[in-house]
Amino acid sequence: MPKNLVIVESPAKAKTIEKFLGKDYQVMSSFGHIRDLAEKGIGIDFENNYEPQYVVSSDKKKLVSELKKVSKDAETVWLASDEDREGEAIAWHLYEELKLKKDTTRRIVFHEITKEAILHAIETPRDIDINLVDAQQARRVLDRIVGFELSPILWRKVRPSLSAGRVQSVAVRLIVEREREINQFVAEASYRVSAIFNSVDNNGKPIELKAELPQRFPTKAEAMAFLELCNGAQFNIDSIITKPAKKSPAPPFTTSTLQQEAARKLGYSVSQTMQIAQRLYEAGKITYMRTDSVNLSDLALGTSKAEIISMAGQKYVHTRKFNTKTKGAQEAHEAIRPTYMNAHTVEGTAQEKRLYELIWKRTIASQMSDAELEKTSIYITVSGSKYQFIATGEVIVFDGFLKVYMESSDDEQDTVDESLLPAMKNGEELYPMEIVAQERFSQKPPRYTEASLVRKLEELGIGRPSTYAPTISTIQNRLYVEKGDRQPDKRDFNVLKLKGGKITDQIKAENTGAEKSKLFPTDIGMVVTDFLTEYFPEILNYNFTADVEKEFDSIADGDIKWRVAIDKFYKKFHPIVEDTMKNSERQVGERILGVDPKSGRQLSVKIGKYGPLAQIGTVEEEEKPVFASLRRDQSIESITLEEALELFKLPRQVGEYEDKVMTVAIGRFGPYIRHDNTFYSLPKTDDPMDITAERAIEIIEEKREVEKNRIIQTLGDNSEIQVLNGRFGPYFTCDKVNYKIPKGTDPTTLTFEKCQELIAAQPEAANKKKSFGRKAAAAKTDKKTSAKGKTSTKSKAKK
DNA sequence: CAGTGAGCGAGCTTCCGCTTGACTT
Repeated sequence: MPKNLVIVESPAKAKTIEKFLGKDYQVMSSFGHIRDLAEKGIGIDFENNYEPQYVVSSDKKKLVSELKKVSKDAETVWLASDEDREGEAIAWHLYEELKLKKDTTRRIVFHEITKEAILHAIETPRDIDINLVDAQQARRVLDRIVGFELSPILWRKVRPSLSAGRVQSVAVRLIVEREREINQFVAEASYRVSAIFNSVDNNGKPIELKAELPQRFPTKAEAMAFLELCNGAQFNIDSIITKPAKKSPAPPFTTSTLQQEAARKLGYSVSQTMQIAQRLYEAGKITYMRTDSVNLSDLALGTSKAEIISMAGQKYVHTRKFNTKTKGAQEAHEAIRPTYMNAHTVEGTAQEKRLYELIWKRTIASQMSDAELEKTSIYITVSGSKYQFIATGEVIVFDGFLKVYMESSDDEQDTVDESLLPAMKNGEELYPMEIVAQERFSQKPPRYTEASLVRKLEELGIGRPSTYAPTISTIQNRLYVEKGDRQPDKRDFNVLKLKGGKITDQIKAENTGAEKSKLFPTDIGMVVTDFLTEYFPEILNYNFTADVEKEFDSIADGDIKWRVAIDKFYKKFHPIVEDTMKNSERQVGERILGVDPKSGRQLSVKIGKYGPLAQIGTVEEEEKPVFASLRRDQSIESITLEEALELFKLPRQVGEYEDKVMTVAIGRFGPYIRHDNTFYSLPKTDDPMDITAERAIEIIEEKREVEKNRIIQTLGDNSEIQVLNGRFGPYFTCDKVNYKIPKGTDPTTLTFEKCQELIAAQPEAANKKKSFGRKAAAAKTDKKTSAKGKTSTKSKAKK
């Protein structure tokens, strides 16, 4: 029996540390927090000075009893959870729950997993910092109060099962406000002038020089006047200015910057990045992936340096220590980096390889020299005016850290512009080949991506590395926010061109505003945000977290007691909760758009039981209102009267077929034709508004044809098995379960016996049982996080 | 799987932050 028990948070860490310590040490993991506020109810005793009601989490019961057993037999228990607020609390919860004794318990911390660091930690133990623990308790209790008092208001006033919280509600607000900025944005046009000049170089070779006018013209008339001035003007080089410039590498990855880079360069979603990183971490390839620190251990600095020297030489080395600037960073870990800097790549899936290489390059580059550049600007005068064209070029004199990026990545064009300017001299005359004044528009603010939202949250100090990905999932699961694309709009722009002494005036078209995989607020998201912002402006304020963090710091410093801080907050907050519950209206986000010209009745939009709807008339009137659902791409916020009126043109009768009426409408699953009580989905290419009877018949016949060919054969005495043609090719079905047919098998030759074999070979039935069991277990413990909820729906979809 | 837009109102939902698993034959 080992004399010492060391408890860390992560099992991967436990495994590594065990190797460093001798036989006298057993290292176990707590798997994060071991207990939390009671699940049922609010879990705080308000009558008893906010006493938290802690309960061992159901999935930790076994682990805790095991830890208890081992700790009893150990001479010394070393609590080695992370050195941050949560880590300190984990140590304290372990101390309390395992009923440890003060004189046989030590609290130790280390920031890097090396033998030296751990031995040093063992030599310098300390006590549990109860003030830091109290700061965590305050954080925990505040979040519970906010979440569990706000959410029920939403259930009553907006819709059941909704949620609100210190982090998620602000995340949604960011997206809602950005959307409104975009809706209110008015593009401003101006004219940008560029020119292509001809000249000859020293060897008499013709060359081209592109230059731009630094100022823009606000109107067409001014742009035109300038081109007229250029027509017949003389162009001379006034001066050539060459300036050295430097580019420095970015710091190594934190959770947030890794998520951003992986999204930009590899196209991974935030949760995908974390899953891949988790696997790399468990395999021992990278350091811990949930961190807010840009710090590298001395070991990493040393091995990076050695690696750079052997790869590129001494002059590429520039050892740097980066400082974390992020608000509220707690720096319990290192930056995310390869465990072994000499491993340029790893074994694993393609995704793991790509993410690893990204981490490797970023880490190595952060320890390399600045790139040295030379920026050249050539100023060109226009005779008879004060205007000057400027041609710019950039040459890399020394590539430095860019070497790492340039060697193996080709998706980095935006960072390096190698355009070389021709050799020229002052006073030289240039001849314009063409001068173009092009109308340009100011850009709408971009919608957030998952990763850019994480960056914004981090900037505001809201959320932690371990919660960025779950938060992004939560706001999507609650349907406050949707990831989606926006089709581009066509826009005309004006081009004035001076060429060969003539000015032409053209209109050209461009696509603008296309967006992919961006976050859009839903109507519910907007209604909830407006409601919360009106009644709880303090909580929804972007600085709320930063303000309470200051409170928590005071608690950690021992300046105030956590219960006093919470009491101050609760006394202010709770009355507003009561008042809002009692006095606020039900929120349906109603907007009155105007009057239906046909009936003269009011036309409005609001959130109905099944989603957003448009309504002609009101319930007060004698005649019942007429309803129509909004389309998926429309929102209550931005729909116009005209667009809403369009909705009432459906359902529409398009004609008759086989003496039965054909009706076109839009249903839950998109546009459809209804004929003889059968539904026929419309292909995306057909517009339900202008579909003809002929086309409708065509669609009906097509589907009938498919149906006719659906059944390939029926097997078994009671036709238990049907071989069918499906969307993805032939398959067969038995007892409502679908089975694949192996590649290369002709479905017409299948026999009953062969199918039975295939059923036995595909453990579909076993899987089914398993997932049912899992679901039942999930229902019993009834406290699944959003991430788990997602996996259970996934497994359901798989069957 | 396909068109709804109401209330005799059961009993349920929910937060943020740590960390990974997933019963038996």
